[in-house]
Amino acid sequence: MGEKVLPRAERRRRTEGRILGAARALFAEVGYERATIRAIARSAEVDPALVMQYFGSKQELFQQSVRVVTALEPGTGADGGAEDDLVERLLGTLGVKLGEMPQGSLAMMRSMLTHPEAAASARQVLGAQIDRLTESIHGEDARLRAALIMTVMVGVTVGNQLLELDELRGVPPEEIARLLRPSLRALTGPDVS
Amino acid sequence: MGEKVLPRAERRRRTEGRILGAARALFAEVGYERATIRAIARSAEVDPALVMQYFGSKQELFQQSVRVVTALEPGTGADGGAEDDLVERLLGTLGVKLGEMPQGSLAMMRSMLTHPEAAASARQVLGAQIDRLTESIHGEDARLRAALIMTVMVGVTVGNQLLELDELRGVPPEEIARLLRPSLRALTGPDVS
DNA sequence: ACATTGACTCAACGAGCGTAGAGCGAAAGA
DNA sequence: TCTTTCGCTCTACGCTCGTTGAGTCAATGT
Repeated sequence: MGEKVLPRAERRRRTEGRILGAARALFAEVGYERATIRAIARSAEVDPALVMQYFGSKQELFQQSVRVVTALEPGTGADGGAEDDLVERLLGTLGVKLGEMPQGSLAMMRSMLTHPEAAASARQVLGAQIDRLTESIHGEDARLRAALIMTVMVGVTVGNQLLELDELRGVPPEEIARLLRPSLRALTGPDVS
Repeated sequence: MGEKVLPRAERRRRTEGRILGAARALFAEVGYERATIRAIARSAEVDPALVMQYFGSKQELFQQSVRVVTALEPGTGADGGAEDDLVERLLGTLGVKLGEMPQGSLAMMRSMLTHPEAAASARQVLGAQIDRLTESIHGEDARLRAALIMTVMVGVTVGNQLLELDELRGVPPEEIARLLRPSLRALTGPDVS
């Protein structure tokens, strides 16, 4: 049958990857507390002890699982300039998020209200985003506006991905983006880069 | 000294109230999982078994703790009409919320991403709000707009009360209301009651 | 061929949890 | 005053959790 005999190193890497994948999925689905090492191990078809051996502790496994894609990345380098607008970039990442959000981010957001470590991560990520946004806004209450913009993004993402509100299920991201655009523009202030 | 001897019924009601208060506070602070019956009992200066005796189970205690003030209430009946505008009512409840949000609501929100029961409550409360909002909007995508408005409110509340973002700490509610006003207006659509 | 490494499992621990039942002692009713 | 009620505590059960250390066995290095 297709069962190849793999070299040790390769086999190890795959097992570790399977564990990390299972961890991310479970953390994202039920949060830190309810995601048990035992359940993660079962999902990865591995002994619970192995999880500890590879990742040290549940806490460290969680940190590894929450290596977040930063979102609102500096763009694709020197692109054609079609995505220069700040609001459009925000709406773009939101469109991506609502469709296929990385499980690491979901894991972080799912636990950010109840797990101190996840809360710290969330504050750090959001803080970094706010910093970047503030530079692009440079108005009167630039920093506060930036913070409010991020809270709006968080709210929409929470409603969609985590609470799964009926009213937002199955709504195409561009539809949401369209309705949200004026609101975000109102927050960025009159002039943006 | 001030130590009065209270009648049985009164004494019982007070103890029950103390337990419920401690439960609300702890649930609001650390969420369902991390708030243990033992800790709640300790905070209420009572034996853990008494909590069970009065409330049946941790789950029921949580449900009792989460008797939510509905927020965005139908107004103070036949008032002077000074608060007729929809957006202003939203901003008003938000102003109240950011200052002194009821612990029951906080408890619900804190756990809504990780505790199924809390999630159900949150969906129900938000759904009811969305229903009411939808009536007041009656435009094209009225329901979707209403849902987005609520996600914005949730986002701001989460950022303020639960994540406690530095950028929003100590900012007077009316300041936030002022910056948020145009955004909400953009979501309600051109005409509102 | 033999020794060694290392991926992986087994069995068990101590701790903390929600919860149950018996019991105590003061207030309430006769 | 005697009996009953009942607010409240004590003790302990059973369970699940994260975590550990010893052990197994096939792949590896010589």
